[in-house]
Amino acid sequence: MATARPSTTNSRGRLTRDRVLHAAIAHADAAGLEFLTMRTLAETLEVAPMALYRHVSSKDDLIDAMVDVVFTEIGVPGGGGDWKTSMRRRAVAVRQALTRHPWAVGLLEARRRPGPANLRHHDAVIGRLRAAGFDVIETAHAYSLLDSYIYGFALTKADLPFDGSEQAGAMAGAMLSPFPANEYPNLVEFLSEHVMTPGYDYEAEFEFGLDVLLDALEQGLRPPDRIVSLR
Amino acid sequence: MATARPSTTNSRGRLTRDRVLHAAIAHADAAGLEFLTMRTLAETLEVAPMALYRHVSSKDDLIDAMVDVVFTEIGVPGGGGDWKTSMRRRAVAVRQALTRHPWAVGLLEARRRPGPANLRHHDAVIGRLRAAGFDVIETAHAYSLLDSYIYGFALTKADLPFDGSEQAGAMAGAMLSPFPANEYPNLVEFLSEHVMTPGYDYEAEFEFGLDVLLDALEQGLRPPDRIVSLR
DNA sequence: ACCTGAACACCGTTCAAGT
DNA sequence: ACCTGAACACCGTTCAAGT
Repeated sequence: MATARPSTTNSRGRLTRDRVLHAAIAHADAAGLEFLTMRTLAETLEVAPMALYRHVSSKDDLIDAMVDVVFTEIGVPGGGGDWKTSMRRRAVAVRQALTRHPWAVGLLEARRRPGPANLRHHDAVIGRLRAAGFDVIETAHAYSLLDSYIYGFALTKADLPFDGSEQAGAMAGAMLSPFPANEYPNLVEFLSEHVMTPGYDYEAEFEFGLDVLLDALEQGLRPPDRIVSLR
Repeated sequence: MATARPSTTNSRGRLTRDRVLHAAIAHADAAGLEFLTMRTLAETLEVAPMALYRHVSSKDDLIDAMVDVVFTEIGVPGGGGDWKTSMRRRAVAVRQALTRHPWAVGLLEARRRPGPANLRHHDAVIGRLRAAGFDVIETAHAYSLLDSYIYGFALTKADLPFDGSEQAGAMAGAMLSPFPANEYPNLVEFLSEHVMTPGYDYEAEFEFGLDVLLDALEQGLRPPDRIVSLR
């Protein structure tokens, strides 16, 4: 009682930028970005829509800020270990953040005005590769390859219309039902013999592909890891 | 005069689904998907907005159909040559389609009701890999890896806020200007020594990474190409 | 059969006003 | 200083009507 704000219109005290941001992220996580409107957001915060504009200058600004919160969650790759384990950890961290926040796929790299956490992240990844002996061009190769894979996997995963293999079957059936049977024999075989299999776990594909990439980078680019002392 | 339709309200004769589709794609190509509205589309076709609904049942249905047009453009991988060249050609075809239609990135795999061209494409790619000796699991690995890369590259590329290296410089400057100098030394070095270099061509990165992937698949998975006779 | 116009339930956001 | 309410210029789409 002593610490609670005396009496404001909305239930949880004064509106702050942080409350707006985290309510927006929670809403996008739960309902998807297309259902995040300034009006519904205001409703969940129990304020008038226009109250939000004291803390964000526009919906676009809001989304910019949401994206930077995601980059804050991702953090920067730790300095310990060789570049490969460092890049692997970083890739998994991005993947996990995108699993928590599927709406952020396609937005992390899209914003015209990247926030500080975004820039800090990219700066750290580039720095880590350079410190391991990658020259500028090799860094570009490695970064492009890894990020394309990570974002692309998240994209196809986010778009994948099913979660588990039970739903996969129904979904695949619904997808194919408007078409003549045996029109797409290879697709049907693939879905029935793999995707609809009980043990199927698309998420496991991510780390498989990631290791293929890291191994390929190790072989094709500069082989030896130089000094590893990023403190 | 003889072949022209006598007198309808809009300039180019009767409205057809094809005209709606291609006008929509042209508009999205030129202005971006967020500027494609049923109302502006109707305007360019010189009809009332509601006239469109005779040919598409909703905006979502319109976008579904647009996506399938893109898959029609992509086509199916040709049967000739080994799987590697076949998959390479296919990847480049997808890349080119996404260059022409950047709005389609993130939509190609997203639609709940994939169209016939979409399914035919996937069926053909899976069939090509299976015919080359990939088992179902290896096919899943290869497909996931390649598609993640292709879509991810398109995503980061589409989001890249600059086209050539001249604009890159201005853009990078604008991105970093709100922050203290030397806050992101690695990023600054990377941008100034690589991205802002005259010869810089991010598009070339695509085929570099693609070949890394194809080589890795060749080594890591089933080595020999089996019989190649997909007629 | 094909197209139109008015209307409805939404958006993001501006502006003037409240406390 | 912080929040509200009415209003504006948009959306996609329903419905009844025109020819």
